[in-house]
Amino acid sequence: MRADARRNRERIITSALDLFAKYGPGVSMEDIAQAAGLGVGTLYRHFPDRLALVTDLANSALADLRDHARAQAAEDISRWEVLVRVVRHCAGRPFALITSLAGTPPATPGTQELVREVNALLAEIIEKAQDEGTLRRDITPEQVVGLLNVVVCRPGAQPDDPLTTVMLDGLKPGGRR
Amino acid sequence: MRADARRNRERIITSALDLFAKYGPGVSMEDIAQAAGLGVGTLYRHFPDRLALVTDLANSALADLRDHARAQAAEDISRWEVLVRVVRHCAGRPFALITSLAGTPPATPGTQELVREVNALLAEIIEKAQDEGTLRRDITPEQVVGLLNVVVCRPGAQPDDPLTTVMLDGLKPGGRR
DNA sequence: CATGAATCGGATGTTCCGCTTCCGGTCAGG
DNA sequence: CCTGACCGGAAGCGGAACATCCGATTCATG
Repeated sequence: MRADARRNRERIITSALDLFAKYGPGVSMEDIAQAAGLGVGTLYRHFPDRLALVTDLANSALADLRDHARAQAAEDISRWEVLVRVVRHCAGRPFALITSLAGTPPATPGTQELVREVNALLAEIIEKAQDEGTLRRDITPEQVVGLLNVVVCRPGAQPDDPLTTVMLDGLKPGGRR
Repeated sequence: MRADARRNRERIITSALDLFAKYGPGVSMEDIAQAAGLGVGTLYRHFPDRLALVTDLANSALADLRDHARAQAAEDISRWEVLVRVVRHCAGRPFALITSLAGTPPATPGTQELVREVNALLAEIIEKAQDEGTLRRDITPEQVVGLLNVVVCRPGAQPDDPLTTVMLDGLKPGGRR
């Protein structure tokens, strides 16, 4: 593959990631191409259609999340700390994209499998955190995952924005009614 | 006005409120009409275009919120309790609609004025809650309002869903780092 | 009950927007 | 210098949603 082609492919991925994270799943192909400083034709040379691009991004992001979660889980730290790190790692990445993709039929088997793996990992971390008493017990792991989704997958989410911080604090156990 | 016309107008408003709250601002006129058990023609008889309907709903909801907030603020309870009641009152109403409308130019002056009033009320409640020590001080009132917007305006929000509860708990002051 | 005016219903017309294609021009690499 | 891979963006295409229009229907009144 020619050098400029490879460079342009990277630009497309970077720009697409950025735009999806900022504005959500509705971003158009034209916008992505323009943000990359390229024409739409070039975009379609690298990804045959929108779904191909989205799937590619989603799979990379999910695999990255899975690996990161596994790595943190292997550390000798509290499960709560694991959860915090994973959440902070996610915010600002295009997960809005992923969940919207994961829910709808056209998700590929590969993507679905990744979603299952990630969900399983998260559930395990959350349950253990509840067991060790660092995460409130009055909500189910599924509810916690749902919560995290809303907060982390919102367009424009940042690792250290107020909502993320407040939500994490609210998840701690405590004398709160 | 004929009795059936009045009844149908009510149905339209009810259905539109419901759909906007559930699915967000993207709901189509056809969907609203169908949910009301009516044809689109009837919908357009009562509201000349989409903006008219949306503006009408937004103004009602904002006025309702303002009045409710004022009423709670007049009670002899902590500002924190006021805030909690206002938040719970909002969740499940079509505020996603309102904020998306308030931000864009085509908002009418009346709507803009209502938004200002509501924001002023909220800011005052939040500041006083911080003063009385029932609301954490490490975030600004504007950030708190932003937070509330995300949580309360999300399609499908419920007054007692986990995210609302967790976020309110996270807003309390405490020994958290 | 009869009448006609108000109201309804939904097929139709229109516009807009985003995806995708296509091909002439350009450029990297040998 | 030459060639084939690569790029750019104008144009084609399709779907979706808004808004209109008019025949059918329903309410209210004498």
